[in-house]
Amino acid sequence: MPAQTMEQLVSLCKRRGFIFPGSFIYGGLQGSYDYGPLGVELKNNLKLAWWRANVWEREDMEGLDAAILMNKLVWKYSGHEETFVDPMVDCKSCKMRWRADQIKDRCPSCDSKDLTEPRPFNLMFKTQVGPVPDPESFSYLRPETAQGIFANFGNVLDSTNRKLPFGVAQIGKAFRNEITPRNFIFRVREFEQMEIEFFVKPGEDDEWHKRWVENRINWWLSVGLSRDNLEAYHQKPNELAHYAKATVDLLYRFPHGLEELEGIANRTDYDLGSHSKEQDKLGLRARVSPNSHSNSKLTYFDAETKQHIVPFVIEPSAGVDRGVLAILCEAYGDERVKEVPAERLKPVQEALGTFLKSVGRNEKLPAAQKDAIAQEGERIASDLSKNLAAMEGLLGLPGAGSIEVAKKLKGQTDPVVDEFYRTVLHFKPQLAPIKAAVLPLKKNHPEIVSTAKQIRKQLQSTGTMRAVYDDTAAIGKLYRRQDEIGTPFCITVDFDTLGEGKDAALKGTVTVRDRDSMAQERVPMAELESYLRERI
RNA sequence: GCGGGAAUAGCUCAGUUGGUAGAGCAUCAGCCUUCCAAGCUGAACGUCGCGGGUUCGAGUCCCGUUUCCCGCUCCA
Repeated sequence: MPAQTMEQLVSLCKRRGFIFPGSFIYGGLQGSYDYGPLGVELKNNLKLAWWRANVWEREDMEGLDAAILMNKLVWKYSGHEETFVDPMVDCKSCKMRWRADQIKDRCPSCDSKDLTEPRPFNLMFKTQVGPVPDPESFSYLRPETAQGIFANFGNVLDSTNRKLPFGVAQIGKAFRNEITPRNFIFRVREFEQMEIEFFVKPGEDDEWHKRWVENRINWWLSVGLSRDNLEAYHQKPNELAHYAKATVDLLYRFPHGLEELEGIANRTDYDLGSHSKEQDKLGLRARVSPNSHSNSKLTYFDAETKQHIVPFVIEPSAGVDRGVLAILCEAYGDERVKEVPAERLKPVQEALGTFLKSVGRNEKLPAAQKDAIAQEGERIASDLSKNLAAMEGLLGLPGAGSIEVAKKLKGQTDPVVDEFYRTVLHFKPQLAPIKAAVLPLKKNHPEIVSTAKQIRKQLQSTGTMRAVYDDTAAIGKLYRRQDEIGTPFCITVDFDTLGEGKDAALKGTVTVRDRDSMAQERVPMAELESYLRERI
């Protein structure tokens, strides 16, 4: 069962050191978050998985890490300065875009009144470049990483002798002055992108676009998202960005709704064309603004036809932070570990009954909300012992919080869930921040302790996995702690390991406990490293 | 940016008509403990989001502000 509310995740992330609110000690800063000790591991693992799949394991890809600060002319010719700076309205019928303050309520082009609401587009962070505050010495923090790739198209081509089709991949920070950062790390002002610009011959773009959509869905599945929570949305013509011929959004079912995780756009020859000089000789398909500053033609010489062409671009562009959030949501689970005795269940059952009655009688709630709450409430009641953890989601439904007895229900439920459920993050082992925890069965037995510490040291010294040692609680609690941060394997050193147990044959073996099944297996210490390596 | 709600210990929260700030869990130290959140003893932890006002006195009342949550809006 994935996370039901964002609060659950926010709380876990803060408590265990995945993600903290930014500038916390000064009251925070809207739309900024810091990744903690576990968060940075998780994020790095996700980025590494992406880099591995798209750069190392392909034959048609190069990597790049371009600067965040670029010449401001980049943003002039990319179209960002124009479209990102003023309140704009779009005409829904002829798709022209106008500055809101320059038109009345009619489209000057087609006279239609079917306009969108004015949307502020001053989304770029302006910053001074150089020590002198000259009005001209400014630039922007990049609002997307893509332009760094386009600007380097010629450099990459010249230095690698690539033939079409090929791509350039980049991971990096981007900045947008969002009007309303919201939903934890979903929409923030400083974020990280994993982007590919894949260059193809014109005419082959539709096929490659389709192929990339499939490829990217499969990649998200490979890092643990479930197909049920992932949807591909084909943008309607009137929704397309100014540079795009077609765009498919990959949407994930977050607790706050079905929202974009990645966009895969066919940007045609718009970008390379926009940044080229002598555009009229290039035979561009896209409409671009005249460029009087570029010193380059971003073209490709096609040996077969002996012609210079401007490649089309397929852009799979994913949000790293959104990816981390989706992985966390998907991995989250509250699972029952023991049957709940009837006498512990009864007060909860009664509180739930009272709550549902109170919802039914409530006259302020819209009928749709009442129905949703009643339906989920009955589902939970149908097998209360098993569904206790779903109460959190029930109480998180719109309108549920306004019911007075909701607090009482929560108060009755929480202690029971605490006792009979465990919180687990079912990360793919590849993504887990910590791969193995080495635990002593008894912390006041010097030999068990020293053996455990040694195992940890040895595992970590392989450089292939992050391993930790913990002895600050009893074994059951140590397991729960590791479950909560998604550690796939716990290794326990006990009396048998030392040959002091009942079964002398177990000397030199340790218990390996699996996070998901909670099953235990005896593994000889000598084989431990390879055992783990096969599974992470 | 507009409307609604919230902010007290690391977390979840309690705090009486305004009178010296609390609990459970977590943390740390010690004892105990032979595999799934045991127990005992002790310690640490707060300018009650921030700023102003009313008052002899404000966690509590008033104003402002910031941050978060829920709706509109977003498109990595």
